[in-house]
Amino acid sequence: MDSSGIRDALTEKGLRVTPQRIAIYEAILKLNNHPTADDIAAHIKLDHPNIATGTVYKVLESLVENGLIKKVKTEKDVMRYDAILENHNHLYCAESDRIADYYNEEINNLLTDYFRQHEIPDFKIADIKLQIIGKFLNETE
Amino acid sequence: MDSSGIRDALTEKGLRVTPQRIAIYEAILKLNNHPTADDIAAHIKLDHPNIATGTVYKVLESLVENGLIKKVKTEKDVMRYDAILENHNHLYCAESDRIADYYNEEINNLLTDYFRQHEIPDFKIADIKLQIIGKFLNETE
DNA sequence: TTTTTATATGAGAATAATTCTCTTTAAAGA
DNA sequence: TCTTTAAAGAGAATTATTCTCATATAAAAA
Repeated sequence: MDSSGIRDALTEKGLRVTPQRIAIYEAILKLNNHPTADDIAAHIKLDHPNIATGTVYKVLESLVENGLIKKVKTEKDVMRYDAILENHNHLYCAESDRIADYYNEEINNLLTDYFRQHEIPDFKIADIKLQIIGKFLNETE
Repeated sequence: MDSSGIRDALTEKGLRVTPQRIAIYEAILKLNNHPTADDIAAHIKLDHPNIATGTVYKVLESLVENGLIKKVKTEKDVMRYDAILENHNHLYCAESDRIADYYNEEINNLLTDYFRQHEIPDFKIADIKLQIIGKFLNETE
């Protein structure tokens, strides 16, 4: 997504288009290992030296609320952010704290079908997340 | 598990048996909605008024490290703890912040088999967690 | 274009969970 | 019982995040 796509996305959600919002959204798209708020702040401070930390958090919150990005949680107590909205799961390595996206429609369908056929009593499923924890081999990053 | 079972479990892991560790372990077993460190501290402060918060965290950490309990992460930024080691998944309701255990061997086997047959390149799976997010109906708690 | 107004930002204090440091205590083995 | 060493207590420190409020600015209205 380019800068004008970002503007459009913000406008469409009824959010004011501000340089900070554009910069933060761009940063999430660019920084690909599911950045933390801090990663994002550090990255955009090059172009926006005066951006306040609180602004970063507030913008992230409103982007999440408006479904433009997602929050990703790890074992650590820091939230991370993901601009990919397409249904996908995560591979997570606790050792390196690296998160990789894992696309596999088959497993999504398998789970969706399974729970369509086996409803859970007194519980309405909104989302199913599969977190695959392990270790990356042949680290190339 | 009773008090002597806890003593045995600690000894078996090479951990010293202290009143604080017993109290904390007992608290996790007793408080069943996946308590936070704070829940646990509040609960045991009745019997152990002088327990330090840091001790609670340190004990929880060593219990987790020794595989006696597990850490559970929710959407919120507080860690919660679970004394159930048996392979199970969690039902989580963001609205009420309630976590319920979900036992279903079938789904565990389904996932295990699936990933045995479909290995992920360059990634060694250690654990697969399924987090089922939604809403509890007929709240009875 | 200028004015208006509601919303967003900046700055920094406040909060909350967790960790750390250092001294004292006590569990477990000799 | 004595000794050793891990564990606990106290409270400061750290870290991520939220909050407050004055100022700035995007977008709508004139």
